[in-house]
Amino acid sequence: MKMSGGVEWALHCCVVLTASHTPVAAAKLAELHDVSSSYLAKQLQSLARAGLIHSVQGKSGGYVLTRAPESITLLDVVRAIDGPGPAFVCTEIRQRGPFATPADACTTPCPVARAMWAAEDAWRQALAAVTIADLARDVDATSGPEALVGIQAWLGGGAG
Amino acid sequence: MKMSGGVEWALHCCVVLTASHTPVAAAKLAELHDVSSSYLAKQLQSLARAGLIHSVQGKSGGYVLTRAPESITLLDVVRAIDGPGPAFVCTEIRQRGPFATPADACTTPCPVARAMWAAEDAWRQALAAVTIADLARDVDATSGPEALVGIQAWLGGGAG
DNA sequence: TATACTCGGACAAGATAAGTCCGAGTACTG
DNA sequence: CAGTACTCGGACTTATCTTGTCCGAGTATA
Repeated sequence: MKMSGGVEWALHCCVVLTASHTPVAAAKLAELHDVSSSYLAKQLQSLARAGLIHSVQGKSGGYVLTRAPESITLLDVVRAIDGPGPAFVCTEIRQRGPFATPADACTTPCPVARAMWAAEDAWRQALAAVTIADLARDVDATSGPEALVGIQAWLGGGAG
Repeated sequence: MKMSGGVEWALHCCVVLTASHTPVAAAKLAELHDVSSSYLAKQLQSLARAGLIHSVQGKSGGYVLTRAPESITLLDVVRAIDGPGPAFVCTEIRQRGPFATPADACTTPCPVARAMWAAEDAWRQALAAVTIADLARDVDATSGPEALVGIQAWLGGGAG
């Protein structure tokens, strides 16, 4: 049970992107967080493929949020990076072995899988209840408003 | 985000163990589910290490549940097999880069991590609300009572 | 029109999980 | 009381996935 480490990067990037309405290059985001720019590019590509951010090519290109931060949930980001599939996969072992349940009796999912998936639904629901805007507001309250302002200036201006 | 496949095996084994008050050998459980006995042994060892099942050595040895099925939750099994650590790991990237948050300002966890961990708590709470006894009852209702009775007889008797 | 900068996908390396094997220990049997 | 056959337990090898890196295609700028 291990989530991709790229989720953390992606979430922080989304929060940073709320502070800029102009495209931000992947290299700049990587420098800001002091992480591998090549690898961060891969995560940003996943976000772009999922339609959460829009890529602008060319000399002054980069990434911009496609929607308002209030309408991007943590679940959206997690699904984009970590994959949409469930963490628990049912291999239907009830249909194997000497006491295999006949296939025609398996109209409903295995009780074990049902319970596991119900827990996952609770997890997804909690993720869907938090938006990037909530996160940005929380960061603002924790680190102080001057932090995001400074970052915003640094993103728009020259190199750090 | 992928859970260890051994969790499914372990849960099914726990349900089966509720039907027998005498030790059941790992090889028998493997044959019942038609899975690799060598690998299933590893999962059972994890359950034993976590104190959920007790190992009986010797000629007629095997595994028995240590507690009543009503007091073993799905969370117990998942933690035993998949590890107790959180799925989301915070690498504190807010303390890195040109705009690093000073360490003395990081008394509370990163807002990103807080949100992710809150969702995981919801997931754990849902898992903790279901017990092995609930699962066994559900299996009973789904596959019919005769299934567990037949398995019980097969476990106590000779080879299948 | 040339250029320099951007993203995009294809390509290795390391880490983790999956699966297998053999040895230590114990209850049954003669 | 000794032998034996069966059990669990941990160490080893292999397969898969995540991580990390690289170079090529495309576009706005000068």
